[in-house]
Amino acid sequence: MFSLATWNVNSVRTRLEHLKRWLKLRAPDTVCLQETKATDEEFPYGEIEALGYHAVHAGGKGRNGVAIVSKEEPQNVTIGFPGMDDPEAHERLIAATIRGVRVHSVYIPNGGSVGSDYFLYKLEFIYRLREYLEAHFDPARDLVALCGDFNVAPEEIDVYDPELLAGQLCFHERERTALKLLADWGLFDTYRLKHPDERGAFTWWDYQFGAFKANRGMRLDHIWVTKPLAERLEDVFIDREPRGWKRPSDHTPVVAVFDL
DNA sequence: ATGACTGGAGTTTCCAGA
Repeated sequence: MFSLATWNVNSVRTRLEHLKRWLKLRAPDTVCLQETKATDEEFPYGEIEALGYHAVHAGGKGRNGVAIVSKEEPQNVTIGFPGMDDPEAHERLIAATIRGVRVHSVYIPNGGSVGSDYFLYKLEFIYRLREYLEAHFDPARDLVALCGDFNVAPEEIDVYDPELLAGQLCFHERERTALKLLADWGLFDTYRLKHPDERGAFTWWDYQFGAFKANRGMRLDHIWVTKPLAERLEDVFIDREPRGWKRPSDHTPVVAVFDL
């Protein structure tokens, strides 16, 4: 068995006790982190290694930042889009081979506001992901996992009020269409493979307005995998527990379990 | 009641997040 998780921790230093508690609680084989908001120097390698995990990290000062934390040592680590000149991607994408799976931890840009330059960069980032996947992998053969905060809710059932949120950031038609390019290449949304019609299954809730208590959230965090990996998917669940802890991240972990 | 949250940078207020 191989359990693979993703969690936007919203600052790895502020959330270090939560991360340690959750690693002990669920003992995932591998967890992809986003929004570490730390430089490599600030990243708490020692505390994570003390729990029996390896860690690889790529981040920036006070913003962005991605990591892969794993019981097995990550091999052949790459940061950003290899061969593409995109400095921001160096804080948003890290990949490594673990248990024969090419694991990616990705933090897709938030996009600022719909129609802004930053929104266009968000779309472009997703297009680059597609180009990167095409250039490096065969979706019919390779074990590839794209894990992270996609900052997009793919379908109407992935938001608490699709009419209210239509055209809004993270649920805009252009973002959802861009995500379909990843699915069309050959990635499967593991959560929907196991829970195709479930409503109210969210991974992010606004800190404001009592959103978590009222379950007004969105499913923005995903584990998408190629077919040979999807065929080995045993289970996938959203772990709401850490979102209820004191001073939580606004995101909660997603865990997929594979027969590997 | 017209607000209501959080983290980080770097000053005590701003920006970004989604």
